[in-house]
Amino acid sequence: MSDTHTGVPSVLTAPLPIPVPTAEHQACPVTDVLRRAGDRWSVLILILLGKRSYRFNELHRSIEGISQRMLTRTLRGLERDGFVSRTVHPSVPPSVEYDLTDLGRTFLGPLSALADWAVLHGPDITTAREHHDAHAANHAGNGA
Amino acid sequence: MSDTHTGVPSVLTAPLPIPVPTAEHQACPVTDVLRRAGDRWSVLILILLGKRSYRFNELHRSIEGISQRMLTRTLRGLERDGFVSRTVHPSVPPSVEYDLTDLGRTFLGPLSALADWAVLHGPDITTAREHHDAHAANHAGNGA
DNA sequence: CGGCATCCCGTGAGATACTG
DNA sequence: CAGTATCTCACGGGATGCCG
Repeated sequence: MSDTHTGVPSVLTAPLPIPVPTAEHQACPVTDVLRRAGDRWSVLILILLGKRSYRFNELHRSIEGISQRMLTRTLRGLERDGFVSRTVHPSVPPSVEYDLTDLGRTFLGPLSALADWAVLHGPDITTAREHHDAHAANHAGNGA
Repeated sequence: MSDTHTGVPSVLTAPLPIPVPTAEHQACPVTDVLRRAGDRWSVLILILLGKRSYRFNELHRSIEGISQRMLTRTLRGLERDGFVSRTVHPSVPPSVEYDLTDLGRTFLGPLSALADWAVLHGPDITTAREHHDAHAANHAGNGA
């Protein structure tokens, strides 16, 4: 326990190795990955592919709520960043298989940590939110 | 080591405790938290507040690239969800102090895990990206 | 100092239709 | 089956200006 409360050593708790990307776009890998995880579908897809291989329409049906446009775009993004691999089987009709790469697999670790935290503290957030909203309503609606 | 490669037990590796939010909005706490972490400024602010208390304009200057609009909005969001606390000192001129709550502090743990992963594998992603883009350029630019 | 209101633009993301 | 293309809307997020 040197400079933090949790005792967890990390790039985040270092003096300030992340210079807080002063410029327009971030070249910061952390922000980069965070955005990835933050987008609506990537994580869902990674979770499914973590279990087994999927074909395009199989993913489409499994997620159900995603448009094929977003499925394609998200898969392309994940493929580009090396999280998933795309294998085309030249059959008729064509079939395309998506898998997690090794990189994608290692990503499930830290992702799980965050997911577990979310599940554990989700109620706390909900409570805080209701609490806050209640106060806000008081301050806005009426002082009586 | 039952159903996963990493051996990391998690809600993500369970049979499928997250029913993949079929509906429009997600009530899923995981997605919720992920979005939080994914937005551009929240994490930066949490990191700074993890070190010490900050006043509004102090944060504004420290991040520098953020508009006061977004700073306000992000702080309100974090406050609403119970990550940060806002303390008004009724002085003239007024001063407002922002701190991390206990909840916010515990969040730094899993966040660090993800940040460390990002720093560690950032190069891999960059490489994969360049590799992918190079191929894409070949396939698009010319067939000759 | 610490905000909130307004305007404005770029992108995220869904719906739909068409192709190889 | 596995996509691509277009249209559209909603939201994130920056700039500016005003108020307590």
